[in-house]
Amino acid sequence: MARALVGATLLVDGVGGLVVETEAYDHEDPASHSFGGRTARNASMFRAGGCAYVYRSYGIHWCLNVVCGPAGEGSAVLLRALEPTHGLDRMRARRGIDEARLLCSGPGRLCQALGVDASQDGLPLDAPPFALILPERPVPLATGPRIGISKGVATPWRFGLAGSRFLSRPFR
DNA sequence: GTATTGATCTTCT
DNA sequence: GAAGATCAATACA
Repeated sequence: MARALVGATLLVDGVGGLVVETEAYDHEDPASHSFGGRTARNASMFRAGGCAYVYRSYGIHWCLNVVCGPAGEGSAVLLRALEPTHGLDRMRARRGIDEARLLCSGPGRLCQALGVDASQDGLPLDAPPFALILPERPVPLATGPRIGISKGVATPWRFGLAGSRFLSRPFR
């Protein structure tokens, strides 16, 4: 799913763009929030695939995941960066900056630009305010280790649109 | 260009 | 009390 979502278009209330960077987290993965079992925070990660899991990161930011797999499993894909295509003016107003490249280049920035917070946690991604359109054609992928984790460091489950200028960090 | 730090929520020890 | 799927501002090279 993390590979399939690169190149998709995500909109929240009409604001969004092309998904250029994702990371995979599954229930057997020590880096995953679901690894230690269900808690109040990660409850929506254990729902059936197709809904959102939104969590508070470092006490400051919100991060948005696409829940995958059957109910009870606890697998999800973190959306780390978008190439803005819709509603750039609203993103700039929310983010307080002008540079398109910095509007959604990171999971916390992405949520701020799209207005995502706990009120969207658990909502289905195929109904308003969300819209998720999968890519029509396969897209060139870059692969590498995930960012900002201390366990499962060697698992290469970060995926990006090869050559995109809107990544949170480049691939090598 | 890299390095450091403060913001302060949620979970686990 | 510590750590974490982060970001931005600041200080330096």
